[in-house]
Amino acid sequence: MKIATYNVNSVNARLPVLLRWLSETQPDVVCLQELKAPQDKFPEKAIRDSGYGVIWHGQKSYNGVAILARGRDPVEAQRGLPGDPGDMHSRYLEATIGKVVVGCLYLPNGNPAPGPKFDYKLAWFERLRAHAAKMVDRDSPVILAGDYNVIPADIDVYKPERWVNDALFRPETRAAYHGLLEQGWIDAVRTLHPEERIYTYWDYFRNAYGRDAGLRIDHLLLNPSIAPRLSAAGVDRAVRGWEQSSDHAPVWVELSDTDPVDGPAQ
DNA sequence: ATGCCGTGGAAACCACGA
Repeated sequence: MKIATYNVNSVNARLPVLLRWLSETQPDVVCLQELKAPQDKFPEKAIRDSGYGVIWHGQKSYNGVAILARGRDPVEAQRGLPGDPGDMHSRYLEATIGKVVVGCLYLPNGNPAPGPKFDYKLAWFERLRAHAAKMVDRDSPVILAGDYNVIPADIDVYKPERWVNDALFRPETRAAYHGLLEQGWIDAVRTLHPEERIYTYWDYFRNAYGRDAGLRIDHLLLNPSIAPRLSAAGVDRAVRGWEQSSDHAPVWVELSDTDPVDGPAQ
């Protein structure tokens, strides 16, 4: 089972790229962020015609998240992150696909920091941690995938010293992310590739992609009950080089169908 | 180092992204 996350930076502007990527890589589940489309402008037909069931949480101009499942309809479990009824941003959607629970998230950017936007980011992070704490110890598989807007460590950024005061890399942000991992979540890509430079985002300008001046900010976190099934993980970085690309590339994990720790008792 | 680009939406610029 392949599960991917992709910040599309406008689902309508990205539709040809999205459909091509879906067709070429055939992920089973996809989390999309930054739809930048109101609820009634989501390209539902095009996505269903490509073989995917879909639920989405749109918003005019900004934000917006969607969950796609190949050949089936995701069953909505949560719309919006609990903890603040006044938060109108469409940044969280959760669904059950078979036995797997998938949370699709678009964590606030938080710049400039310090300031109200950074405060909002940290507050949103706290709500995510509270919600994640209720899911991490489930016996069933849970995946929290999306654009975290977090550079976890020096290895995840082309030039760390330039990002020390940025909301994506500040100590408070990294501490919040590591707090999530301390609950027991596994950063899938980093776990399988502990030493490798892996980026998921390259700026549109300054030839960032050509220079490989990237960031790793899109993550898939697995709860312990599914972590033993993690068999592969990576970034479809070539997609970033396609015409009319998003500034992010898709990130994915492959989960084996059977738990390798199951089997004869030791 | 800088929104230098990209997108949406409301106006022929501005907000926002990371």
